[in-house]
Amino acid sequence: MPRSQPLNDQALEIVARRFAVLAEPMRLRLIQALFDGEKNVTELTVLTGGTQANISRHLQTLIAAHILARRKDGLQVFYRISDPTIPKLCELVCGSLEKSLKKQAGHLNPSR
Amino acid sequence: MPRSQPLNDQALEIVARRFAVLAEPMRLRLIQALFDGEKNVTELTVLTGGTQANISRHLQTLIAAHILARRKDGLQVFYRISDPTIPKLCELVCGSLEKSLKKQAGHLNPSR
DNA sequence: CAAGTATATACGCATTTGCTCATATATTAA
DNA sequence: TTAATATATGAGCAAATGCGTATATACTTG
Repeated sequence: MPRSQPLNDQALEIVARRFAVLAEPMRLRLIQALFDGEKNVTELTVLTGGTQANISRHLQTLIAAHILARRKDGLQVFYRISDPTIPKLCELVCGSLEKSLKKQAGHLNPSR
Repeated sequence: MPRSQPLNDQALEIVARRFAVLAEPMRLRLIQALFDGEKNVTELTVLTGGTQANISRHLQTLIAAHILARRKDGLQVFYRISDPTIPKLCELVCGSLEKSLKKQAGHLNPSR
């Protein structure tokens, strides 16, 4: 979000949509599972502990958002992270999460 | 999101919730409006073109997420960005948005 | 205290979204 | 072609969420 000029309505909707796609624990789990390389739907279903239908749906959502890409090989479809900003984004949020947890711990156990 | 160990369920929910808070155009507009310093509710209501009730609600959401902080001065309440990762996050998403728009433009107007 | 201003909140409604179950669509193999 | 496997999708339901209207709360001033 550039500081110079505010985003117009359409751009804001696109940015908001992008955040919305990342706003589901199951989708974050899928992204996490793909950090170390591509996996097919069955593998992802097992890894995340979801139903096949639900995992497939979330994968379509991530594809539509251009966060993942797919490669078909016979019966199987392999998914991988296609947007390089995604890992950075996740790390940024995670870092701030860790910080606030530390701060909380500090408040629970003050120095005096 | 650290690559070493996957986040547990609770951490995933917290991260997802953080993204969800950023997944509303009106809240992004508020954040944008606060990039150049604190503003009170009336100012924000005028700048964003929302109703007072709605703006107030969104501000409470952003406060609960520790993205904004508030300062009361008499009748007025001033809000400001309190989480330093927010501008970085927005820039990251915006940058990727610009890139994909350029790519799209490129496809619409190929070199040959 | 009464009136006026700034902000927050309760309520109800409409929309969106995630989930499950069942089924459809490939693709491969017999 | 038939059966089996992997993935995608349609239908319906329940929960979450955003918004407007009206009202409540807090603070200031006369």
